[in-house]
Amino acid sequence: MSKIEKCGIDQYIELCDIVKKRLEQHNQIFSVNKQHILKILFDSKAHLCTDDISLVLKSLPLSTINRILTTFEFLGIVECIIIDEVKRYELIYFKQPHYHLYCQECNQISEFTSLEIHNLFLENLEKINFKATSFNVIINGICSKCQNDQ
Amino acid sequence: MSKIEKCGIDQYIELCDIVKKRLEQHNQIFSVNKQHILKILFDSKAHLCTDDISLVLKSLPLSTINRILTTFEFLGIVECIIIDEVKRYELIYFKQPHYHLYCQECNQISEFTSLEIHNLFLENLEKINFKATSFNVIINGICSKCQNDQ
DNA sequence: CTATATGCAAAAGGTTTGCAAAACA
DNA sequence: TGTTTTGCAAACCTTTTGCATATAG
Repeated sequence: MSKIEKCGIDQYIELCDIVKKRLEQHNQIFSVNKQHILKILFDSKAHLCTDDISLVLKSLPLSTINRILTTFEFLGIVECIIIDEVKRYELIYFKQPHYHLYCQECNQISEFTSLEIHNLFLENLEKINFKATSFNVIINGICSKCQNDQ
Repeated sequence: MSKIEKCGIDQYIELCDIVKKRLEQHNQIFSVNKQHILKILFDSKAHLCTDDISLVLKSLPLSTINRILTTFEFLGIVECIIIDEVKRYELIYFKQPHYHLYCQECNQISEFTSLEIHNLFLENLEKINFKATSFNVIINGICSKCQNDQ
């Protein structure tokens, strides 16, 4: 059963398993706070900043949220992108390479994937022998909805 | 005579002219400090952070450097990208759409252009009716040189 | 019981701001 | 000479850190 076929609760259980193993490899504990943050990231499937998480876990100090997100990033569980000056985190698992669209009007972040673009990037990088570890693409502009509202 | 054919001093004079006009449209003065910063950006043709500029203009306070860079960004003279947590500025003029390569080993930033990739992006954005104003692409990884050094 | 995680408060780091003096046209 | 810019210092804001306590296994 491949990643793609799984969904919902199955995917979440698999994710917890991976995260727990990865933490243990670094003598770290899958504490309740880490579990909560992972669940929030998983459920939202969005690009959350520290404040977004703080809104849900009101009693958890920002310092702890930051510590956990830094740990997750170090362990390759989340990726950090900075959009409009704000650090945002998204889960890496179950994700294809993708490109972020940031609407400067409504501040919504959407994304799209294109295997064609990705392959072209890989071709170009291979030519110059650059070994890529992560792609960070943000396209700023105005979304379809906001164009119509004007 | 097109932009592309110009070089060196001609290009710089043209740039000053554009910047001066744009400043005046907003009741702003092309002061010596602004001229200095523009020259540094033009000469380096790189992605400079506040500290880089401060190294050259040692006596200019960071607050002034930041104020000028913010003005330049507002006027569409420079573009800001955040690489490795640091804000970096580059001149927009005489630039094609391009993609940044950040080597996590030597911290060098290089770039490449690909009209093919750019057109594919435009095609995809047109489909979903997203009006793009700027592209911000950072590919993290290890450059050719650093791979050989290992 | 030992090791790791956490809460709190303080520190740090970078950017922004208010204001009086200087530079500009 | 009126307006914009600048230097300085203080304010700000977000992230990080140290340490004593709580929690996990």
